[in-house]
Amino acid sequence: MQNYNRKQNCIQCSHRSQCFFNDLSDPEYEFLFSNKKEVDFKAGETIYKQGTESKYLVFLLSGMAKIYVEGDNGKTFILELIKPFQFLDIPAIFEDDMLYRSSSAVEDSRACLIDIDVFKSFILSSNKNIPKLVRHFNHAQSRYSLRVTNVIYKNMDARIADSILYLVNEVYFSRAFDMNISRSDLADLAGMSRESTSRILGQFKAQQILNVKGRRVEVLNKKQLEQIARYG
Amino acid sequence: MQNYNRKQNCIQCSHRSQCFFNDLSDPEYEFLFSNKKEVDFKAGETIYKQGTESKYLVFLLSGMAKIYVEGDNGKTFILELIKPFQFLDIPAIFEDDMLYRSSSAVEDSRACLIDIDVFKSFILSSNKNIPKLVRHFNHAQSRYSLRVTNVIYKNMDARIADSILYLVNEVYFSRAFDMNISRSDLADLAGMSRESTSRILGQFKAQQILNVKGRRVEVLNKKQLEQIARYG
DNA sequence: CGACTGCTTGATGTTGCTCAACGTGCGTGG
DNA sequence: CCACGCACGTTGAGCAACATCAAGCAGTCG
Repeated sequence: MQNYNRKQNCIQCSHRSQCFFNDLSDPEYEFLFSNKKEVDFKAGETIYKQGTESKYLVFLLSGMAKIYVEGDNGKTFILELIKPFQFLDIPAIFEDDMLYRSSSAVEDSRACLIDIDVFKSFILSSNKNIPKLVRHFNHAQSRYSLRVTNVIYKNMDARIADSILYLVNEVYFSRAFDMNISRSDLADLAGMSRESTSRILGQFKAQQILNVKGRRVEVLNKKQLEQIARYG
Repeated sequence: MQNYNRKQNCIQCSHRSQCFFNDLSDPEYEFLFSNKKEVDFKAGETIYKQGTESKYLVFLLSGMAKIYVEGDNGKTFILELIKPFQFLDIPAIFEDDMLYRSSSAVEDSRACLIDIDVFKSFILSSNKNIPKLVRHFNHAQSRYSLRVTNVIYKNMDARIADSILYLVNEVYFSRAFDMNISRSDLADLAGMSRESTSRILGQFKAQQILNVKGRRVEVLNKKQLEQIARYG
């Protein structure tokens, strides 16, 4: 994790329209980003750990990161994959600034660190920011609910089908893609072992549902995959 | 579910200090509760279902409710038990007012329904309400994380130990209590089958960790229970 | 007193994990 | 250039954990 000297100028950022803070005036931008930091993370590097406090809000600029929870036994369960121009997580602001989940980079990434106190006063400065913040929390809760039901009620076939559909619909936006995550990550996403993941993928390939070669995945029969995701 | 005519006067409510809205002025109270409804639920009755919209914020006045997610197969996983003077859930406000979890009464209960639009304008009316709202979301997220890690990483012994400790520390506030939930509910709380729940309880009783008779539970060796909850 | 509900207990079946072996590319150093 | 170690991936066999099935028991309500 190394600090970056040439800081991006947010006011002229080409992704400003995609940004959480997309309807700020120039002075507001100046205020919010006055003491931001830009940081690079290598693939595999931890960005933050659950149970720690954070003085920053982490905003992904490039690459990809995984958000996960870890048990005492060192196993991890991936909740979601984060793409550029999304928050990794908002700590428990207005409380103890704690983080309840962990995050690490799945490929080389750059992130923008926004001072949490600046963010707090930004939130409190105007009620136009509240709906946006609340929507962020809503989204998190909806995702959590989905993930919980997946892992509790579904068998391995359904969990893998579900994970593949997640990659298709919400990560790569294509029914054919090169995963930038390992089998191990896919297993953690589906909440099962590496070996079982391998087996199910092989089985889906034999059934002509998927075409898998290395990290290249192509969905051949999406209808059937959705069927499996629902009913196992 | 029947409407109640004699509406409680919140201004004179003896639990006002415990209420989410505990630092309002009298006129603010009048505003927020001007068109509230009080409703009774019988034990077992559904209060709301996940996937539906809600025009109300449900606030528990008496009794007890469970918050749970349900899978396609009809099974339920209880996320938490709600006691009087807590929210059951806040719908996805500033979005589609959707609910991501379900709720039903575990014993005869009364709830107060606050109009969601009134609540929204209340939230937006002053920035002193924001930290409180955000803390509510933080709490929900922290609980979700705990529940997820429990059910994914821990074996049955640990999950039951964990559930009993939850009842001791956060529901009944005593190491001896009469459960008002059934074995089936306890099973849904621990994320396992009724029968397995029964077995583990019997085993804990044989090991002198618990004393169980019907719905009466007494924790005899809390240290050991905590040990089991952590390492299985 | 019978029917019913909630709970317990034992026997059996299934699911998915663990362990171990083996293959495969890939980078590193000789 | 090859040899080697290493991370990643696949496959099979055995096993532990947990669910399901089935029967029986206690309390309760009509």
